[in-house]
Amino acid sequence: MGTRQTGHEVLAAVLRISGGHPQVLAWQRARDPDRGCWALPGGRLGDDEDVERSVLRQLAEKVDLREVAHIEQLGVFSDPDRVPGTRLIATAFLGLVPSDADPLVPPDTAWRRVAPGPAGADPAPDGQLVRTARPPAISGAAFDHGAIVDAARDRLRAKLSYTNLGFALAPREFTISALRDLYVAALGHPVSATNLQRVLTRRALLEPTGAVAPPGPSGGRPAALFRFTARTLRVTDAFAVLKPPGEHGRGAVP
Amino acid sequence: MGTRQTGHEVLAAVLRISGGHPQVLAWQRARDPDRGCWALPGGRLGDDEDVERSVLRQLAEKVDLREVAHIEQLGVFSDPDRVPGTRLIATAFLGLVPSDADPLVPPDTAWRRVAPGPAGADPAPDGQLVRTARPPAISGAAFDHGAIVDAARDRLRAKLSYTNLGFALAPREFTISALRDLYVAALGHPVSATNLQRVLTRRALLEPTGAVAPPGPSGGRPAALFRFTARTLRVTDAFAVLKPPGEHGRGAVP
DNA sequence: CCAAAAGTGTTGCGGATACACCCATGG
DNA sequence: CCATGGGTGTATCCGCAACACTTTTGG
Repeated sequence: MGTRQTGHEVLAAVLRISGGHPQVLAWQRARDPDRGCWALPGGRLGDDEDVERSVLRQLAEKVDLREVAHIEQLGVFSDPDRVPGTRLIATAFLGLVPSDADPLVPPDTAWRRVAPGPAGADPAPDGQLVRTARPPAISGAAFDHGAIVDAARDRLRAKLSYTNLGFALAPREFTISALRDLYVAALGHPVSATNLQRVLTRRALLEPTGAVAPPGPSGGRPAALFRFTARTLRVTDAFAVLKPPGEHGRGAVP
Repeated sequence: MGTRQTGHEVLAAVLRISGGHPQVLAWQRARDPDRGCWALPGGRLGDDEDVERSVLRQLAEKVDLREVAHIEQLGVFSDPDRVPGTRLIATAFLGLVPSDADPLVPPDTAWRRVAPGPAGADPAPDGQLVRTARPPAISGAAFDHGAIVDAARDRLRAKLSYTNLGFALAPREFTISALRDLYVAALGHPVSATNLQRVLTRRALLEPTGAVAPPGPSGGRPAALFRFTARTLRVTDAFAVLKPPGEHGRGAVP
């Protein structure tokens, strides 16, 4: 074994919520194979970097790094024929940028709309082995990049429920209803602003800035502005069941 | 970039609960580097297989494949200096075998005890980026294999709470208290047999076989035997919060 | 004064834990 | 008949969803 030339690349599904829909950053291939299809940003792993550093380096060419609020590994895609020619093993990442970020991107690169998860479908909380058959999150993707976008969307959906990951989708400061819109778009089902505020407040993820946003053109009470208390990933609802004794209501203490 | 020779390997942290403690399958290195340290089973990725097929092939040499009840990707370990010499990128897996499985293993291979997660620590539900500093799950591990075991233990702990993953730890048929002991060892904190049975029964993961186990030497009521209704991974408690409207009590429908 | 949007109070449901109680067996 | 382990019934807690109601603005 092991005579075939093999390389390693990193690929990032960078997601953003904009216009009420999830979007992924992709560039259109100008050359065969898969000419005209949309590909995820990424590239060859360098000799002196691990995959995390590599994906950040490669993204810096497409997106202002300060705008990438969160990034995490999705998994390895390693089908021997996933790309034609030299074998390439890909480590896929999920990246998130806030909804108000609109970085300058190269001319061949654009934000492409991603279908939200079907409301009735079963969510797979991590991208692996068994993947249920359902409409792909994106069409016209190159190679196996569509599957990576599927995994990214599913991971985001799952983590929004039990972590503070919303910080990576929201602007620095926001109103509750703006935040609600982000959750609706990412989850693909209605979310009540009332209950969203309560859940996030109880978990101490949200704090008011004290300022208020001006009302819209048709009037209405001005909305208070909030911010996330932390802007790094934190698990807020570990142990869905089978909590340690005595830890009745509250989640695990960090 | 990319002139350094680079290879790809797969590594498996195969866990089992035995004697009230988690154990991992490892072999003792007879040669430098890291002579005498314990290493996870695995090896080079073949030209015509993806990482999933590869890890199963490599495990077949150590463990009877029929005994591996579940396997899933943990992530990529890619530090340029994670092993000396030729660069090796590793895809790590979590494997689980039932507690009653005791496969014949090569003479240099053994089940080594893994520390259960500290009860008060924060569980990281997936192995990635930020890993909290705490006592390692295993000592004397070769290279970065200790970090892989940490990730495997954490992944198992997290998934036991919101999936049916217990099927991969338990024998075909078992008593509730035997199952409880498995959960206690894997989670590292007390679990009530009463509540464990109720939770798993309500989720329709457990069914009685009709048979009973003979009582122990000191008597007592004979325990009923149960089995898992499914022996493939199923998410039972998706959407910890922010469920779609109308889905009040019940979990997502498959 | 009315419409519109935001935020709070309150109710009710349902899962989960905790604990008391009953059951079945060996000695 | 007593000790031991297994299983069930029941009270309570608490998070969350649903919805009514109050607050604050613009016209």
